[in-house]
Amino acid sequence: MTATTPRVRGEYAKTAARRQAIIAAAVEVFSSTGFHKGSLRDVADRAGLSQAGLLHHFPSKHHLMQAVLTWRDDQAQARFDFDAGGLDTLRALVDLVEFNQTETPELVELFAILSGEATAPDHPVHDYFLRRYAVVLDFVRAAFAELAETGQLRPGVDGTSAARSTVAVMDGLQIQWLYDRDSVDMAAEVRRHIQSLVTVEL
Amino acid sequence: MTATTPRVRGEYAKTAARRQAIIAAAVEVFSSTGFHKGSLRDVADRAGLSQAGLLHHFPSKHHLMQAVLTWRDDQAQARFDFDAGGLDTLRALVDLVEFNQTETPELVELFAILSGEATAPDHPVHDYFLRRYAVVLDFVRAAFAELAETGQLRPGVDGTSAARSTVAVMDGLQIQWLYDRDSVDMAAEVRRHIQSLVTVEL
DNA sequence: GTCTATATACTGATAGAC
DNA sequence: GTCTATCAGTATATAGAC
Repeated sequence: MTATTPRVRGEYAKTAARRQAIIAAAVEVFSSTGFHKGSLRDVADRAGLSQAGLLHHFPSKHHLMQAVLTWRDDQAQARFDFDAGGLDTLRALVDLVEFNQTETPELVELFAILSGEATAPDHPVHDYFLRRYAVVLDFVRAAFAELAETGQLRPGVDGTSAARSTVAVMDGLQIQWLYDRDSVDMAAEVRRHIQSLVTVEL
Repeated sequence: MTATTPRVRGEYAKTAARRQAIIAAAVEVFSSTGFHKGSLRDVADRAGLSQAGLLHHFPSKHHLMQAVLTWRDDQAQARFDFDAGGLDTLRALVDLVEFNQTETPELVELFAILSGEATAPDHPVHDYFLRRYAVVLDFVRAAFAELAETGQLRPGVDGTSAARSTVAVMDGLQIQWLYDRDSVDMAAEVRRHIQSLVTVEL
């Protein structure tokens, strides 16, 4: 009986629910303090079990952190249409920013803090973010490249550069938003930025 | 005898040098691990004195962190011409990015990590970053506003929005650069971004 | 699967000699 | 001004009962 055994019914349903509750608690803790400062005891308390009990499900703090990131990736992949292509990809990107701001503000916090913390080469999830940025940048770059082929890219705009600045605007705005949530509309700003790079209406 | 007593000669020169060495060591430590994970013992070791000895100069970890930020602000103020005005302000901004990337990469790390960590309202330097972003954003906004008066702003561009996106690009690029230093030219990207907002040659 | 108890290590800060 | 010694707190992780 592995982890791929059906989880909705049977003796593993409770375990799966437990794991999910722990991950949710971990998001709460790590999003407000980062990985280093966040404690397993705090996570365990919020999940309603002891710290040793938590370590039965995730053998180490590092494993828990990885589980959180994997869970979040699965969530994003289910919601976001990565295969839209060209302009629709960029529209979906703006929608994602809007969704994150209104529906999952804790995950915005989590990634804002972790992406900074994990720049240190020996950080437990450094490699995750290294790969993540490579993938995201290449993905956005491909979208701009598609637009270039159909002449929808503003003259003089380079695809790689456009991808870099677009991702940078998204990340930078998250920081500003976390310091002053009422006066920053992340989606609107990202939309404006992308609009300044293309010739067609977003 | 206060801290404003001449430091170059006399019995206070050594103390000032000691404090400076400690601050330099603190930049090293906090820039690679952040405030929470960075330890006073590590800082003390690098500065060549005991942990208790360090606490004679800075009564707490929080005080040391504040001293680092204040020192950095003084440095920046001495180098950066804040009163240039209009287009020259924006040019100085690009120069600053270039300078930081080539001359003070550790401070880029420090601010990238801390600006994320300190989004938590109870972080020791949360208020510092809150105020810092308010000041910087208003400063850049004023520069764009000056350009608007002389018709040097691209039609449809709002000063506040331009300031937000410009600062966001700067912050976001720092993260990307820290993950892949060889393939990101921060100054060039910032210049490109600002150029897309104004009608005159930067 | 969950618990209590604990091992081990490290933290920031203090006390007091010199 | 700097040190050694130490305190009290917290951390992750493990051992073993149930």
